[in-house]
Amino acid sequence: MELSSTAYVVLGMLRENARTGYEIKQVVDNSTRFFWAASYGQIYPELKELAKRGLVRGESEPHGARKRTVYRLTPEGRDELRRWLEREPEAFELRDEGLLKLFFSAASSPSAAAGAVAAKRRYHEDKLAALRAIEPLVEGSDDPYPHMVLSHGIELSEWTIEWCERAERQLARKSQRRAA
Amino acid sequence: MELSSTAYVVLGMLRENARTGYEIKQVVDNSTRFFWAASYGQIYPELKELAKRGLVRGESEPHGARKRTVYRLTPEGRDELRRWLEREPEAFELRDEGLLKLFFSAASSPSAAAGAVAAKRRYHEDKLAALRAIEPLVEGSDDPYPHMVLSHGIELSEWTIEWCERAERQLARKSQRRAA
DNA sequence: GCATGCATGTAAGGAGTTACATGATTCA
DNA sequence: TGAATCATGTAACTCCTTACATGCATGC
Repeated sequence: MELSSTAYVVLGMLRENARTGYEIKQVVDNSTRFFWAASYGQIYPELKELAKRGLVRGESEPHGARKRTVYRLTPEGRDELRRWLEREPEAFELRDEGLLKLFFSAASSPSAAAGAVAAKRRYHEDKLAALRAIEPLVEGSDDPYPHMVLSHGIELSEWTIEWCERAERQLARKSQRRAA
Repeated sequence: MELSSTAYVVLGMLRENARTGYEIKQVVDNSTRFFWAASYGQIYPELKELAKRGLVRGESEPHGARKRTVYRLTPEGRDELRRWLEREPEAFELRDEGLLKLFFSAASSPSAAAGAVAAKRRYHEDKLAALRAIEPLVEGSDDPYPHMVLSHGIELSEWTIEWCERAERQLARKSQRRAA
């Protein structure tokens, strides 16, 4: 039986520190969510499944009367993570409703095309701000890889915003020519 | 009841020409699949659902003894498509297993990090070639939007390949420093 | 005659989101 | 004392992919 990519997100988040399911979700939301999200509805069942397979081990560490289970990698879990890291990545998926709307824009008006591009630009401006807010959290870490990935996200957002600006200018020229 | 984004892909693909489900799938595979894929398992049931709602109309146009149903937009379907085009796009999702592996690379070896980036570069090189092969199909069309979207895909692939090359050089320097 | 392409569908299952439910702790 | 945060979980649902099944048409 194979593990899902989300199982590896969970294993990966335990590579350095032991964490609760709740903490895993927090870390995901401040890091991988931009290219690989995960919800509680995945994380908690996945932790149980990984424990059943012996890839993680959970220990009860309550805070007062509040129940709390901290998970850590077993040696088998660490091996499984390592083997996955050495395999070729496969999944790459993109779903971009803004591009879809731009693609079909001829069925509406030029302003719909411009609106789709402007909304895409705003979306990536917000994303860029969110990514920049994260940067202090990873700078100067021993582990250089999260920062490399964050830089990818930042530069990609910047590129995308520039593309949208170019596209907006192009659409404006087009409607000028039509008006002339 | 709301329509799914995939329903709008189907409506959009009928904006100019009447098509069979099979043809819709071909067109999707040569255009939107790079940012919005669709399978037969979605397209055929979706066409029936849209027909039930009166947004498309199917007519039997057999080729010889081979059954064949050609769908076209109804006026209501065209309105629905138009209203959707004028709403703000919402969905933007990315799932990139290569970035996930790079992110966790510290749990393996520097060569795993380099391998993840190299695989990502190769993936986008292939994608770029596929997109360039499509370009002749949309150039010189009356409708400028598909070509704008295709250019986005091409330029994004080019940018991504360059990012991977930069990252590969950076990783190589890093391992040189370690060796020294 | 056979391979490829045209054409239509369904069934099963995986993956993921959202909403809901519950309750303790901490801090203002 | 009340809001925010910590913490764990499930149920229902949507969306989508994959595999399978069927059969005609066309061109080599």
